[in-house]
Amino acid sequence: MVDEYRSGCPINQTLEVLGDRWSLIVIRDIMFGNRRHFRELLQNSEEGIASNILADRLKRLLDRGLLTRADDPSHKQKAIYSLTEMSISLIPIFAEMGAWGNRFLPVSEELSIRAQLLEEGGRPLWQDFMQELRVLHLDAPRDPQKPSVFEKLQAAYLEVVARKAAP
Amino acid sequence: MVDEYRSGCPINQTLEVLGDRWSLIVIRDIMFGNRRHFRELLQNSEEGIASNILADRLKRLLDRGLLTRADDPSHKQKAIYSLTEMSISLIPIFAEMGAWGNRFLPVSEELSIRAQLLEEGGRPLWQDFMQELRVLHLDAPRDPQKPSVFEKLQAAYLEVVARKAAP
DNA sequence: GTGACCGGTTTTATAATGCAAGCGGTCTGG
DNA sequence: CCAGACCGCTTGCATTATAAAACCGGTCAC
Repeated sequence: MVDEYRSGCPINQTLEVLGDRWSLIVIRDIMFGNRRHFRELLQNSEEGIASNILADRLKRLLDRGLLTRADDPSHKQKAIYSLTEMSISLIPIFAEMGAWGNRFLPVSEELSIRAQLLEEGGRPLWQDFMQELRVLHLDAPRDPQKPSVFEKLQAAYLEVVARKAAP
Repeated sequence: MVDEYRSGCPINQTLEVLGDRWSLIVIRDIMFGNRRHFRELLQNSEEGIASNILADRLKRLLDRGLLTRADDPSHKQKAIYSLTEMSISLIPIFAEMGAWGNRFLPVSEELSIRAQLLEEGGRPLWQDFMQELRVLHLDAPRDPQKPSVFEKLQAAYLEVVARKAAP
């Protein structure tokens, strides 16, 4: 492989792969929002990504092995995007970024509750969540005993939303 | 404070502050390379940052509270850049990014040894290093008992460089 | 068959990045 | 006292990335 990076530093290379304003947002929505189709990612986007940017980022992430794309058997025009081991392994980075943002930036309550739970749960919870993502995205066998971390995070989020919507 | 972020999500806000190709590189060089002056950051840059980009990033990081700037008493034109608690708290993110890059990207041995030590040392080592950075950058009182993490990382790096330079 | 939906592309405008040269002041060595 | 290196930037210009909006041909449910 040709060395196409500015340097051999792992921080730098990670930044060259993920260091822009949208790549991690796309992965976050697939990961925590379970959005698997182009339109889902486009229309439910909290930050309002443009369709050409989304198309470009999906292409780049496919190229670099952070996503895979498959045809949806239920609809000839639909594509399903899935995480790979490489992107599932970003969970610790997401967790630490979430914790840092929660501490130093003016985040909103409903969008920070999941980050807070991830921080409190620590590495054991991250491992559970990663295993769950492998089931969802890589067809890994499922352990029926384990309660779903995804559902736990989702429930906590919806609970805050409901509470804030109430008079 | 006016809400100038695309959304209230902590991941998104962290990305809006640090999600470009240079901001974290600058902080990394101050943090792990102990480069405190403009020229040091410019000329020793592994990735070859341009002077206008460096000037712009330093300004942005000052604005956002990730760096402070002070006059160097030894030279009227020199400025000393220092980390803040906000940027020192990025250590876990750096550690996780380093670990991820080490695992999935074609990093070089000499530039990944520090990331490897940080990963192996885990959170206790991160805490020690953060305390050390507070001494260096925030004038926190020093514990003379503790061996220096900074020196340990630096020594490991230089050892790999020396070994690779030998015939 | 029609209207909503599918994953995108095209067009055009603006902003970020990158490179090279330069700037006025300061400090060092002789 | 003066030449030359050094100081933190700035400027000008070319290239590249991002963004908003409109649009596209095919597909699906009713």
